[in-house]
Amino acid sequence: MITRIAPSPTGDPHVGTAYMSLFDYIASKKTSGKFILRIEDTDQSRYNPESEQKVIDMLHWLGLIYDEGPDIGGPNAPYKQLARKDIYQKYAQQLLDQGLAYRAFETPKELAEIRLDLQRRKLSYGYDGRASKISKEESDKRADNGEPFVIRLKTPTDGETIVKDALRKEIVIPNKEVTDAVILKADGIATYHLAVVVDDHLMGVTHAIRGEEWISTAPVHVLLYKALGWDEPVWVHMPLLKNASGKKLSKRRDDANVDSYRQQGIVPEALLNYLGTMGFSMPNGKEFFSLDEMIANFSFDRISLGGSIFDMKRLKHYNKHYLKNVLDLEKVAELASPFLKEAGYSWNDEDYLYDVVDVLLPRVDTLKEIAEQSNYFFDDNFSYTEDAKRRLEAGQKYLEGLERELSVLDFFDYDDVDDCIRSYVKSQSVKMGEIMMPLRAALAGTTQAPGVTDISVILGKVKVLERIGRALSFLEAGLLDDKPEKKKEEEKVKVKKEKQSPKKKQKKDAS
RNA sequence: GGCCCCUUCGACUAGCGGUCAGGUCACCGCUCUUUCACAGCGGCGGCACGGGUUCGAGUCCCGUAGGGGUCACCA
Repeated sequence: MITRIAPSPTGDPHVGTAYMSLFDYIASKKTSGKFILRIEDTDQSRYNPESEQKVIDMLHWLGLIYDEGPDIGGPNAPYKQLARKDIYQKYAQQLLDQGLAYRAFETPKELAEIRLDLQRRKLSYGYDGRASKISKEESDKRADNGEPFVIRLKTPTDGETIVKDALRKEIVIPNKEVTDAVILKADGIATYHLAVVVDDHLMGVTHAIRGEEWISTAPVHVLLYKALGWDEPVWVHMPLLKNASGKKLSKRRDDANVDSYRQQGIVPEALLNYLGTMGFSMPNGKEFFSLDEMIANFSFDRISLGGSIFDMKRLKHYNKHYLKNVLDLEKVAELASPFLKEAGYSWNDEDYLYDVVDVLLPRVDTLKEIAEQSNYFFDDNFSYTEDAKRRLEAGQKYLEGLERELSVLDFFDYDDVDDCIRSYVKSQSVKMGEIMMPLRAALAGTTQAPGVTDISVILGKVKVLERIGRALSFLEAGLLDDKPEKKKEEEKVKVKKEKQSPKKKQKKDAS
């Protein structure tokens, strides 16, 4: 099976491209075939050179390695359609010579008028084929005179065209619904329709796997194969990825950018696995599976149509699984490093990083969250949450006691610290939380953090005592003034808000 | 609007004529517990509707409804 992904380089790498690539990849690998990357850059006006590299990077990041492509070449080079311009022209000319295609001389403005008129008459297609009536002589003459023209495929007006789709029953489309599509634009560059057919044929693509949005235009492609006298590939129109409101995932409306998920700390294994559950399922019902398992179990009859909703919560669920259970700690730490560095954190030895990541792992979904939840491991000047302040105030005397007890510890291993804290708790005969929470607040500035003993051991004796000391000095100085600047800011915001909503204020005053 | 595709819990899905319609996410509860998590256990919740075919339909057929896609010298 030879498959291809043929993105148009017009922007950021799309989740839909990743999705299609995944199925192109596994389908080809299942049969030890080939997977080709081809850049569909026939639309010069929308071409974005960076975008091409982004697609390449995305595929490498995902591990969907193609056998042929623009950067690595291959027997069917070139793999960028603009560079194949002449090839398409040759076939367009051939169709013209055979009378299977014709020149059309309408200007864009005229076309718009024609379309409007057809719409008014409630006809569904966008062009009425009027230029096909121009005689060959006249057509040649006008072309020779330098009049701009496009070449359109002559499609039958009666009968029907059948698209044989591997995932559904035969799709029958009445030919009167099929417009005479432009196959060569006035600038001499092929449109997608011609380019995809010619390239797929020349590159030996056996299975045209693409999104369902192509079904409506598939008859044009079928007709083109017929006109050129070539065998069609197997058509495979995959279901579309949808957003929460059930619409096709779009760059404009939705976060469809793979890079954005990467930047949120999603690992490629998780994205791949997640995408693999959309419209596909493993025969054994497994929800977590690798690319190799997917290849081993892939078959078109395991594809379910319908179109699934791309759900960040589910993606995170998969990501969490890969972070916690699949990737080893060193790897996760390595992946998390850039996120931590971006947050401005640094560390002296890797073991420290491993400990931090290890203790944080059960409570994060993404790599970025590791950075977001680890400030107190890297920054001594963290602020206290309101809740933490309350806990500190309530536990001042215990903090003093703890400072005493911990300072005399010779060893600071888990068991030592744990024993120390527990026996102190016992000596005070209060509930554990009464002491643990203030300590947690002192160590982390928040009441929601990993186990106190864990944090203590990771930070080490010196820092633990420093932080208890810091908390105590804040308490002595009066907690509320610990961040005078921040408080001022809050005050400002408050005033601003009140100004913005005089109604609310009035109500308040009235009551 | 025309044409085409699709339709099982809120979401992702299993099911390929006989199932108490199963699993996962989310949500809720319980257990564990120094907080938050993790983990374990439990709960909530579904075959869009109407006709057929059949001894028997989530599964097959037809219709209806709903959703989606597409109607460019974009892909």
